[in-house]
Amino acid sequence: MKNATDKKPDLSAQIAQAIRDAIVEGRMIVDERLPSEAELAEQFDVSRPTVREALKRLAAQSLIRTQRGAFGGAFVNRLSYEEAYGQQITTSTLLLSMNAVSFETACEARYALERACAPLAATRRTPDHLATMRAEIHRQSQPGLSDESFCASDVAFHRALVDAADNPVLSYQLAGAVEAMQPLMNMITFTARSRGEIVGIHTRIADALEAHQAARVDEALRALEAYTLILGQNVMAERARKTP
Amino acid sequence: MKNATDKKPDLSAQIAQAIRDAIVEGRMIVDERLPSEAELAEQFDVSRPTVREALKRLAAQSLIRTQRGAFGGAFVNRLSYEEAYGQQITTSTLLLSMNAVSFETACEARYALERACAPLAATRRTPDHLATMRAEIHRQSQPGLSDESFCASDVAFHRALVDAADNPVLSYQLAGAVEAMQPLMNMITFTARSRGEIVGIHTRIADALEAHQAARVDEALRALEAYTLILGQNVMAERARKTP
DNA sequence: GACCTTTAATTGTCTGACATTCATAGATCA
DNA sequence: TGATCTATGAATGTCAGACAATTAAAGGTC
Repeated sequence: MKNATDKKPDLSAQIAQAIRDAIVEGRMIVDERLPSEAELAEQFDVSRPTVREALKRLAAQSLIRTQRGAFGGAFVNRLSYEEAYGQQITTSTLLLSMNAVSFETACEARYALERACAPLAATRRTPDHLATMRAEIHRQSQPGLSDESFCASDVAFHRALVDAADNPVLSYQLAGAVEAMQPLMNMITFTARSRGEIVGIHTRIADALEAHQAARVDEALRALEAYTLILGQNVMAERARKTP
Repeated sequence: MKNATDKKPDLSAQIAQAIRDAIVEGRMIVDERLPSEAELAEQFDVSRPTVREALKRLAAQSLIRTQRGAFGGAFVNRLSYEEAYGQQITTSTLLLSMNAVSFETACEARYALERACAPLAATRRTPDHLATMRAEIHRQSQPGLSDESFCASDVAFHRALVDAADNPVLSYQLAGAVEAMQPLMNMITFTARSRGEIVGIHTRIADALEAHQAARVDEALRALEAYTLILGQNVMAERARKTP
């Protein structure tokens, strides 16, 4: 009889897990070179293609990087914030698109997290952050802008807000929440009127940050959440009407 | 001359990216079967091992699952919250351990995010959540508990707090932040006195949630952050003293 | 001393084969 | 008929061996 403990994952998965454990538990340190594929094959008593499949699994998680040529090989990779962002964003985006997460739920999560940054951002924002935000606000006011570009600019604005909190861990966590919303936001058709409304709130946020007034930032974010929610619900209602 | 646009990633990486795009952009839907490895090899004009390496990359990100036997193959996987948690946690943990993130930064991020859940949790907490939290508080009060078990219980308590916000997207995002802190927390030796202090604050949090008082939850979380920070700094100071 | 060439190690890729798994279809038997 | 057993074939999993491409370092040439 087969029970749950009988599970026999692929050899390549087992080997990947063994190496992953070694890395996570600190038995292999950053930039340390793994044995060559041939050596690993011998150690684990499998063929080279199997080892390679294991290494590709790890490479997909940015746990290792490989280098060809003499003195090349696979090295434990220092997971950079950039790489982590990327992973975070694809995972979050797929999670949202595949699990029928409602617009309301995603919106609520995103703005709750963003408000968590507000007090820190109000304290630590630099002129640089403010300049970025003002520039994005200006772009958002251009009349000829496509909906897609408007959304992209919106994301850039909010990333600047998050980055203003000057906490890389927060930025990393928030990247997923903000970017994953984009596909949902892209479904919205922004009228001139709604764009004006959003630009207005963005300006309030930038002003409040400039004045170091955390409470006003919080307030503006709540207004933006409420307004975004209405826009999203209109889209959903429209959709439901078309495909009953 | 080679410039940045000349980059030629591995064939397996290219193929993985092509399939990943198809999934992310919705051209392949959940549970849809990919062509067989032999067919993919023909389509992309590469050998089967190369295709397999690409598929393993995708499997490592939980984007596909494979099934052996007749009518088996690779299928687009519905990314579950469980799988996403797992990825999130390993990535966050590695990010923190590999990038010399200070205790202060990690702590600040974690509690900022957790406070973001507080208002929602205060509104939506169920008796179930409260029961879990009380149970963990009780466990934390046991005298014989090891530091590791105390930490594990601490994590369980905070997960219950996060889950009480009843927003799966928030839970997912927070899982990384809370769990990734554990290796850092594990370095702390909890004295009977500090445990008592923490249990006290946990009790305040549970009480405030029970009374639906968001402001008091927020306040208790701030107290907990301040206290955790002190404990962490003591550890760091001790360490610095030992290895000057 | 600067530049070129060889060399060896290592990853990337291909070919072909065999092992293993498993749903279905067909064969067997009560 | 109906149930059970047994091929069958399609697919993934694994292996072995080979060659191509890349690259750092050693050695040779001017």
